[in-house]
Amino acid sequence: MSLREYEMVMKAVADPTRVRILKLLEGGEMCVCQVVAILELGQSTISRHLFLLKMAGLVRERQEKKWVHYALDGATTTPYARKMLSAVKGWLTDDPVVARDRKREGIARDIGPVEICGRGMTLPVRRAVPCCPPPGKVAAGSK
Amino acid sequence: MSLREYEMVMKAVADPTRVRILKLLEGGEMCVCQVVAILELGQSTISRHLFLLKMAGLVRERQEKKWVHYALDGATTTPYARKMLSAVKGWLTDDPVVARDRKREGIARDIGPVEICGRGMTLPVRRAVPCCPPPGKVAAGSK
DNA sequence: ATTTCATATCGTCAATTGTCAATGTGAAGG
DNA sequence: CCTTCACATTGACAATTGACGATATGAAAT
Repeated sequence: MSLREYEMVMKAVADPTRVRILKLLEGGEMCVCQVVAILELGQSTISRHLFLLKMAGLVRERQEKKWVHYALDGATTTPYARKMLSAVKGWLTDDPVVARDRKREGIARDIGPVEICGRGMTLPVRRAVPCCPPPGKVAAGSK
Repeated sequence: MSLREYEMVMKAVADPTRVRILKLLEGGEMCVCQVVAILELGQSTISRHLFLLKMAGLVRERQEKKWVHYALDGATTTPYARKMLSAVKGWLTDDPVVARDRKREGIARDIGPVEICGRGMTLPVRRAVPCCPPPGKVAAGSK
């Protein structure tokens, strides 16, 4: 209700990196290493952003084994956080950056935290052509 | 629709001074000198904030004689600006800073831009006791 | 207990931001 | 014309912010 609380929530959602994280979490909870792999930013950077989102009442954390999972806090007690969470949902759906993140999110969810951490918090490259095309014929169009 | 546009609007409304300006303009259009007098910030500071709000599609300006009047842009073409304008309306109503601004807004609207500019963009002080109390009795409690 | 490993925290740096004082601008009035 | 005056713009400065690398923490596995 206070200006200070308002400022905290609005500054949290105004940062492009943080709103990208929120858009990722719309697909369900996600561990830190997955976010790092998708956004391709330093682990400390992501950790800090998640901390600010948590302070603003936008996300919650849950520890499971060695991993910490973050999720949108649907039960937040911060009124502005609740309002902005539902507002941002449905926004930015056609932004190219968010679309790219969503593609990578699919990969990250498919292979899971264990594989991602094993790869040093990176995602396998998605190739334009299938990984191992049948030998003999090269891609058509080569002169 | 783009992340860049989103960022511009959200950063505009996330600043406490700028949201205070928006709350003032909810009471109707207002000239620059009135905003300066109410918020007690430098004229260049207010001018800059109004420029950023205009860039974000949140306010429009209208020149009349020597004065420039700003108002919430109800017909904005920026989707996020429209959404945030209606969202912020009704927010922060019980914040003490916003309440104080609203009091000063009343004074500023009463006396108008001409008087305010004549006073060097300041508001007359609102006294706790009537301006000219009946002589003889000093305020009670003095020893 | 010791090591490992996912995450958090800290220190540093460059970029951005909010503020003010000084100056520029352009319309209205003399 | 020349001034005046409301507002815009610019430059300087301090404070904040977002990024990274390095290091600390703490739970799990050995």
